[in-house]
Amino acid sequence: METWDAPARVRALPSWLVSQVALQARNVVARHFGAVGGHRTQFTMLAALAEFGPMSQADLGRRVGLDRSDVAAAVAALAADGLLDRTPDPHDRRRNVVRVTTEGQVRLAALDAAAHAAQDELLAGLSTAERDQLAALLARVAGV
Amino acid sequence: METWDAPARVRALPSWLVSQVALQARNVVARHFGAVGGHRTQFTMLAALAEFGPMSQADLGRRVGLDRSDVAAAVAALAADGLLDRTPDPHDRRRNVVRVTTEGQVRLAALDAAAHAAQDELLAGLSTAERDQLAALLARVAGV
DNA sequence: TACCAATGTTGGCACGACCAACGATAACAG
DNA sequence: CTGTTATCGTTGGTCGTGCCAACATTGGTA
Repeated sequence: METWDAPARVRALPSWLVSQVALQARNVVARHFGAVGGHRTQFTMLAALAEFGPMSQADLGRRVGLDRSDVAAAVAALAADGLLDRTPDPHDRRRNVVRVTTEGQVRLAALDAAAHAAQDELLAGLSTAERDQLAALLARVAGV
Repeated sequence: METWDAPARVRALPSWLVSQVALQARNVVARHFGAVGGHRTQFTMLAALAEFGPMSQADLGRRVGLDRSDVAAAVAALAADGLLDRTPDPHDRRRNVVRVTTEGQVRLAALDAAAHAAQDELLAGLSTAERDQLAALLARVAGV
């Protein structure tokens, strides 16, 4: 599976480079998460709930940058696995209040470890200082 | 459309940051390319053919990192628009030799300009030195 | 009250990456 | 030369992800 050199005009584009790296990241992260039986969205959602406490699905979506519809599906799957708890909000009956269960916290810890392992594999060619540089630059471009 | 802070555990992951930036890049580039009537794959393929000369579809796919099937579809579309020329290889009748037409070169120039404009918009918050740093780091991670 | 906004949910669309299979052709081993 | 393997272009499909539309329900507000 020998890969050749891309054209110089393409190789020089940050947008192309970042897409290539994102693709690699997608695969590496998916592999590490799959090893512990999970997905990217699961991790981000569980992390948000663990850090900010219970919230509605809409708020959860805004936190992690997911559409309401995708949140609904993911929450349903996670609730079916007992990783989080979804109950109607008594103060606002439009909303569901979502909270992490104990099992969910266990899964989150596993996903967190997998995520860090994935970063190590993805950034294997970079020193610690360079990884920090890259993360800082990306964060600025991302507006985070 | 107020966006909130993502969880710290997620925000600290380079894989997440790079995906966010890649998403932004996708949208910005698509908008700029759409303004001149083109797509990302068109640009990469035309650039490869312009830089390395005529080649088979399979070679083209290896150059730009596209599957043979996707190359076939993209080449058909570009040939229909007269941007490239696809003829059977007399030396190897399995292959199609693909070459850029004059119209294709014009389109490539327009796409090139659009691509650079997109980079400027995407990396507006970074200095020239920082853009070079980012590109260099991404290139090392991408293995290019 | 009447109107507008937000929520959860279902269903769908678009795009990109990827894979499987096929017929045709080439390259190679015996 | 013959049989096997490999490559090519092509069609068709799968999967993940981001996004939008619509709907009924509920809350907030003029």
